Amino acid sequence: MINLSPANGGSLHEQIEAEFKRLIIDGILEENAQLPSVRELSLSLTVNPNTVQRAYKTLEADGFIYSIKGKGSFVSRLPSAANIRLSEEALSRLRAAARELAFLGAEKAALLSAIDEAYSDKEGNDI
Amino acid sequence: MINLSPANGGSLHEQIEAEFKRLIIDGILEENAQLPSVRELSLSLTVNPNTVQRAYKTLEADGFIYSIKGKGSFVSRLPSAANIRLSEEALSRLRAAARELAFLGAEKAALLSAIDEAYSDKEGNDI
Amino acid sequence: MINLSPANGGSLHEQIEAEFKRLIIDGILEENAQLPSVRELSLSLTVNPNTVQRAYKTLEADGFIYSIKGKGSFVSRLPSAANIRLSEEALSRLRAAARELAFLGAEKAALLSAIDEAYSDKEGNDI
Amino acid sequence: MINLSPANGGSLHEQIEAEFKRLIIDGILEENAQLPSVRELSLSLTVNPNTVQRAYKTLEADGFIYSIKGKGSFVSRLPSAANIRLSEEALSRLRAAARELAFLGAEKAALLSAIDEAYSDKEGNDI
DNA sequence: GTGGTCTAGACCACC
DNA sequence: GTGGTCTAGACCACT
Repeated sequence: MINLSPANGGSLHEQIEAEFKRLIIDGILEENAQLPSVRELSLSLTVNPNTVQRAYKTLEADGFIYSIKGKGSFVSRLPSAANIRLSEEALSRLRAAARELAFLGAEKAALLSAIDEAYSDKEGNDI
Repeated sequence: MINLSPANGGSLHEQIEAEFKRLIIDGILEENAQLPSVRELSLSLTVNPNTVQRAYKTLEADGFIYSIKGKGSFVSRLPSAANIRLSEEALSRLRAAARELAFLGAEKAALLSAIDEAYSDKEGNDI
Repeated sequence: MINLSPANGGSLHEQIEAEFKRLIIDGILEENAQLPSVRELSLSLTVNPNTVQRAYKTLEADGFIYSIKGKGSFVSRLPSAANIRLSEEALSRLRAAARELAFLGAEKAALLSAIDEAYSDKEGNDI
Repeated sequence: MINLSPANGGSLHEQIEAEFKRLIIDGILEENAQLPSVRELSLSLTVNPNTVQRAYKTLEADGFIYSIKGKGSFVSRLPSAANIRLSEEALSRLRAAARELAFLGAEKAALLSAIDEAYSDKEGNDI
């Protein structure tokens, strides 16, 4: 379900976090779905349990999952109102990337199709 | 001209690099404009000269500036043809931001206008 | 494994970089093989850790190795697709050497056999 | 006759040296032809006279030119017997570049045509 | 213990 | 004075 690779860049906990974000955003993990336990995932990824724990903590802080002691971690109902900050950050990142691409001479169509892609993926999963 | 703050995220040399990238992309620093000397900038930012040097080296490797021993560092002629790695990195960042925004419920029109803005700014600077 | 000598020309970090490039290109260091740690190598070469680190960083930027914090540095899967800059630099070096040899009266056959050799070595390593 | 540009890489005296090597190798400057005087060239390149002087010194040491006090600098008869060392160095550089290109996946034909080019240029100038 | 960042201070090459 | 390299030594993040 999750792939870790040095080529993806970033530390292990960042990659785990990004992978779950992706799975949730793409609708593969639905609302209230249970995530693998820390111990289980750490074994299957051959990674230190602390590393998984840290990723789960960050996902919880960002509102993507919630944890119940003794039961496990689950996908939150999303998008939640708490994500305005995240939206602004993401839009700012998008603007910076767009300006850089414009500067480097990339074709505008490439950016537009990237955005179309992001939104059509979403549509598809919503149905 | 340049502001460093832990809030911006990233290490010092990354922040310096990002700031100059921005100044060059936005056309504030024009072709062949001279950058502050390593020592000068390190003093004004109260940062070690090596930290500034490292940022300049990266900018040079990425084709944004060129350095001449004994003379100084200057803005390159741009766009630096065929910097495929940089373009791919930027496009990948844009895709990630777009998917996140789509998930968080942002309106597609907002993203499209951000891109229009980036490209119309570019036109403006070209004139 | 690695020899530094002022006779080789270039700065220390360039020599370290060139030596590892050679070891990787010649297939002596295979994919995912672990390089000596920064500290270890710096001790055995009686060189500052920063100097080794710089060489490793450049090798990573050029796609020859990848580094994982807390684990070590390893040989990348190769050839690193589409490193156009490196290829152009190498081709330009080859052209310069060929022109100089032509001028100095070297026999063309000698150059051709050098190239045959380079490509037959490659076949050998692929098997 | 000579172009200096930061894009060529290397320090100024190295560029001047490389340019004259090229002019001599390509037969544009023939045997015993007189080079511009140090002062004259330093003015036309808007470069410090010491920089030109240094390039001429290196060219003389490598056997490409000879200087007569009070008269000027002139192209040597070439290739001279003293250039065996240079040939070996050049062949070694060519081998290294070829192996790197083979490793990076460049097509062998590209290298062969680069060599053909170097030798056909020479033929042409000899006629 | 590993890689990554930063400071402090020195020396060199170049102009 | 400018960029480039190197040493020495410290601290942090990650595993």
